[in-house]
Amino acid sequence: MPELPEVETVKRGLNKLIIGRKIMAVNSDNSKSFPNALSDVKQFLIGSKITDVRRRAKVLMIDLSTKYTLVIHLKMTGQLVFVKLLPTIYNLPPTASETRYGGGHPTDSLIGVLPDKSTRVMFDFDDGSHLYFNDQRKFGWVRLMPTVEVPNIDFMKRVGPEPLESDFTPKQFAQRFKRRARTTIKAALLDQSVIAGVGNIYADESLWGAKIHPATKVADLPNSKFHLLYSELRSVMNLSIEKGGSTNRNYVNAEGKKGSYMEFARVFRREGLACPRCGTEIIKIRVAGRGTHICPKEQKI
DNA sequence: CACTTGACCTGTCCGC
DNA sequence: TGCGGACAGGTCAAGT
Repeated sequence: MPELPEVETVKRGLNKLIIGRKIMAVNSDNSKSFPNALSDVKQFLIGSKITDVRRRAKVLMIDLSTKYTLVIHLKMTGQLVFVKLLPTIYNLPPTASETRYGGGHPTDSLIGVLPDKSTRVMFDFDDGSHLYFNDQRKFGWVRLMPTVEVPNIDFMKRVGPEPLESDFTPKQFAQRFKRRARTTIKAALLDQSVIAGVGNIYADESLWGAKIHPATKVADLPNSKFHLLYSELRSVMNLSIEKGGSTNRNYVNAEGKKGSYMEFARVFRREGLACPRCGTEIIKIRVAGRGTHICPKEQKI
């Protein structure tokens, strides 16, 4: 999925596009993508206005004037796309980066005409514009609940601190890992209760930046490495937000456009290519059950 | 409790 | 060209 930088990009886009719009209709494909019974929740949706769009970890929250909130997790393949006018269908050849990363949509930036077969939930606004929740793999979800109850959902109670907050210190960062001393640093980074928002891309990128082997046990890392990892993680995530996130496969922002961080990635999905620091061939291994990319010369246990 | 593994889905890619 | 298996950016429930 979309990790922290991608969800943050969607949040910023939606804040520009949907604040103040009034919801006139909601439809879903009756999959578990929207588990609320529509008949039960329509009264809190229809006629309400969007008042805010927020993010916590990889979760998006769309606040409504009825004091209800749409809580959304994009998981692996979810998209939230705002469509004002039906897009023109172009037939451009794939760009070089699309070819390199295994293709993508036939158009360079705009996704195809929506709704499509991956569309799970549709919101229609009063001016004829729409918000589509698309999710090929159906892992993601949208649910409606009173705004005051959002902090009480299990995930929100468990999730760790936001790594990009200005008052989040390297010392706090190192402290958070104590509870996962016996596991690998990669598994701990992916654990949302340790630090919020890190996924496979930024775990690999930041571990390369700090020259840490992903299978290193947390207890074996000196404090200096935690400090380095802290600054590398913040730096790759900030860069990615600046580039509009990573489009590896499905991710697009609220306007249906791709992010360009993959052009700046140093190890992620670059197996067989040269390490940007030392030229050694990057390899792909398995750590914490996930595909993991490292420079075998600089990242040793 | 800490930790690991499999399940949830659909689509794509790779090797035979 | 077809087919089976592995794999894909996340999280949770169940197992040890």
